[in-house]
Amino acid sequence: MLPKAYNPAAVEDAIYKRWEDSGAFTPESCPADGEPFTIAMPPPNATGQLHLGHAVMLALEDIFIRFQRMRGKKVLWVPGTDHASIATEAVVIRTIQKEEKIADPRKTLGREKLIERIQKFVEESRGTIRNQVRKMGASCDWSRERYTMDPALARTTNEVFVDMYKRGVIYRGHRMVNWDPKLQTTLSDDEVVYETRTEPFYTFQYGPFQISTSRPETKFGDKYVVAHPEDERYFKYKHGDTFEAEWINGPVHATVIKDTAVDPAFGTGVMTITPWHDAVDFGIAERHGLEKEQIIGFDGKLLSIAGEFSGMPIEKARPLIVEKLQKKGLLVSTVEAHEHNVAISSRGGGIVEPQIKEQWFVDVNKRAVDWKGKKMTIKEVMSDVVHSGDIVIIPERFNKTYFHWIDHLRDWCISRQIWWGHRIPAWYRGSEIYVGVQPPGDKGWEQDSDTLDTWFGVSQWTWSTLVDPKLAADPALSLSDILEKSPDFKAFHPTSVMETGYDILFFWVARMILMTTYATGQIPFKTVYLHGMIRTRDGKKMSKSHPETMIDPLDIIPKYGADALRLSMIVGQSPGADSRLYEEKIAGYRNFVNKLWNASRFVLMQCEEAKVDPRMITKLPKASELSLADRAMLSKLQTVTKKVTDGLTEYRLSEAGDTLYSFVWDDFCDWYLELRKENAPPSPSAIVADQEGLRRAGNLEVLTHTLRKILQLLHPYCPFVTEELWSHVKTTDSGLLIAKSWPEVKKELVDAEAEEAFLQLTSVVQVIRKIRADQGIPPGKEIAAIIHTKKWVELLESQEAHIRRLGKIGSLTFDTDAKPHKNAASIFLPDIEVHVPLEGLIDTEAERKKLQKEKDNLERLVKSIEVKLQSADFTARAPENVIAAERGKLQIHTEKLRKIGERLKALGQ
RNA sequence: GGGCGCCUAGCUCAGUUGGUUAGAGCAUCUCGUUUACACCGAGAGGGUCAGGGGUUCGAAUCCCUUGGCGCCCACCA
Repeated sequence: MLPKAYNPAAVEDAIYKRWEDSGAFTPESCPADGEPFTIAMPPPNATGQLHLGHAVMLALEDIFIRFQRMRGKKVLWVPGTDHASIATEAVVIRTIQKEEKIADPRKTLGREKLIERIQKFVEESRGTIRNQVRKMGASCDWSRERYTMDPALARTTNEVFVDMYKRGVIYRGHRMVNWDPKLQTTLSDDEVVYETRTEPFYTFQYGPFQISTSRPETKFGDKYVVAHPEDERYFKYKHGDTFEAEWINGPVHATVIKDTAVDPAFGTGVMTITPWHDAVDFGIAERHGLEKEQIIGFDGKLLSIAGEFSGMPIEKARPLIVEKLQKKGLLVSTVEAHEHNVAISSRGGGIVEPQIKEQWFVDVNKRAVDWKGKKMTIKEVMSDVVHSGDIVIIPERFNKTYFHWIDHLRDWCISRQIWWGHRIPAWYRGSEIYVGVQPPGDKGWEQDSDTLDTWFGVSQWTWSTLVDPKLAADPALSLSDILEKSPDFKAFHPTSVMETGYDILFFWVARMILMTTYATGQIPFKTVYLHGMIRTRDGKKMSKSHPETMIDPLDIIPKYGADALRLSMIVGQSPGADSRLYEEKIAGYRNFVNKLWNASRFVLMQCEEAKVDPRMITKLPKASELSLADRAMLSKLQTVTKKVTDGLTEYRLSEAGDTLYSFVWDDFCDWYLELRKENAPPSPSAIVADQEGLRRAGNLEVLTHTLRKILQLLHPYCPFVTEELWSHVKTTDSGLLIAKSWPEVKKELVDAEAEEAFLQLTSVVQVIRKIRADQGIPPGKEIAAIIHTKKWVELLESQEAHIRRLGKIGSLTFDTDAKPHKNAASIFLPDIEVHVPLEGLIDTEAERKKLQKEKDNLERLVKSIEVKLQSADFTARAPENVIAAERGKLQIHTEKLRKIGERLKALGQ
């Protein structure tokens, strides 16, 4: 017999092993002719621990995967890890600094040694991550696990780089980049975040002009003053006029420039420019062919142009420069509390300094992609695949965000001054450049010391993981040959759904679309499902600096089970919306899992009591042998199956999960199982069974059948507990639940009358309770009741004990011919009348008013539809289906009207 | 500055083309230990669906508007 409570910690690991050993995770175990269903698992960074972000991703994807697997699709879920260049290198460097007191590990260890150290670290964390993914129950195909630094993936990364270079999509040039002086590398635009800071805002006299700045330290080289060409205040100065101005380190020869980039309403309407350290200024300088000069070094310190300030870090120099200008009488005014945004590196937290640097870029406006028979730019393709509906984003509102991002997309800087990653396949010899997958054969070449942005390589993830590693190892094959010959790529690409957090829509999702359409001519995925961020109970971001707010899945799983964690992150959540998670919520779903456990236990006990082996139950009794309650249960099961199937198919996971939750708890446990407990008159099949000495065996078949279906339907959500219970209730010839097929909706079991009867039974009890409450009858005191009905007699009579128990009724009479009693409280249901012979009547005035209002409404509706149908206007603009729909409505509401009319009549209207 | 989202019971949230009396979980209160489960059962209280206006026979749902909160993007020299 099962223990009284489910103990997930005791069984989960063993169940996972059983799944894995069974081969169920591989597509080879699926029907060979099944339609493919593929997910490329977003690779967790190879830097550490599984967190809630991973947990929610794994839970969602595992639900998609298990559902489709049970539906008979040929399912592939590819797991893997990402080398995460900047993040990983930073972590290892920090560790070495801390533990070995080496101030600059890059300098001390050198490239080779440091990479070795990083590799070792990554190997260890990848092992950790693998185990943690298993803890969540993720049914991914470990035999196909990939890593962004695998030789095959390195090969595709390089191939695409080289191809893009040859077609002019990748170029090398001096451009404005985001320079992180702390990490000593460039960053992409998306890796820069802005923080609002309050800093002083100075206005200085610059020749005849007054200019304002919050960054005086960039002003050393300023020799251009810019005004808007239509600003009347500065009409007397012409474009190209020059003048002498006393400035920080002596006089400068300055030139007036007119450009529309200046906002006349801001400050004094004129500004000096620093083209080397500001993107807007850079643009102005480019337009007018102005000189650009570097002021701040890549180490964040001022260069020799700063004169006496050279070598100083900017924070130190700034007040000194202001002081000097003030002494010279050039400081006009200071606004102390000026709010402005400061660019911060999301990687290292340091202040980002715009710099001009020679880097590698992806040209997003180059007309170089073959797409749908046309030559399109990268931007156009990215836009087209979503506009055309080839890729569907859930929730839809992110379409707009995506398009907006594309509109503002600038060339993507892909080179990083980091050692950990895919080294750029470019070699230099003097002024020569060689770009190729293989190093140049002759001597004297030196490879570019930079590596590629992690996102460049990992944006090929949906297909680089499907490339056959053996083929990729053959240098004689081209990339298109490799793709053409790789069986997995041919069978499983494009993938079906990409599930990830909305926070990496730009970083990754958009770039996968970019890279994959370019390199393979296919979309990477058909559906994008974006989940929201998980927050603390106060709605704050979970952060390591507040450990008390953190929920660690690795603490939760042993305590509450992976199933409870999965449910708590998915049921009641909408895609793309942030959600809050806290222990009570998880405990609630743990209770649900336990409820399911005990319901199963009850079914097993019933079987044992009846000396029936549940595993031998293979089919339902004949329809004629089913009680009304059985029929209602089976019918409801069909409705639920349909709803859950539709919900999962359309990625409405919360709704489907919620449906199952209330079906299991409210209908199956609190109603059907409770009925089972009463001394209900035996159903016809039970009578038969009685003769064979098997009491109440009839219901057992429905009980077992329903439980099995529940386990199947719930399996994607809570795989562990359902698998465990399945082993007790399955038929002897079926295997693991993970490989079981999905329940079909059996139309012959749909029985509206039985379901209606079930509702009536519930209503009868409620009516009796209402009467008790209205009459102020003490809860303990029993009453007498008469039920008057011609319908549902079988059900009500069979459930007499149930009704009596729940309604605290001492004597209950069924009377198909009863007239309303004089001294009785009575309430009418559409087909049942309940009398409780007592003093006085309950007040039905409020209910009567409600019904009257509704009736009026509906009468008006009917009138308005009639008018509409007759009006030429309506028919002229209404296609036939609209009329049909209106007529459909009319019918529905006519039916509704009839019911309301009956109730009104019953109430004495 | 541009865009997006949210405001529903004390708390956390569902609510799919507008349609019976707006739902759930937790919390609170009452009753109940009858042999699946106290990680339980049966109930109760608690909502002008942020405010205002409009469309409609009918609005939490659609439109406009005001307010509050949050996020994203751009960026201020």
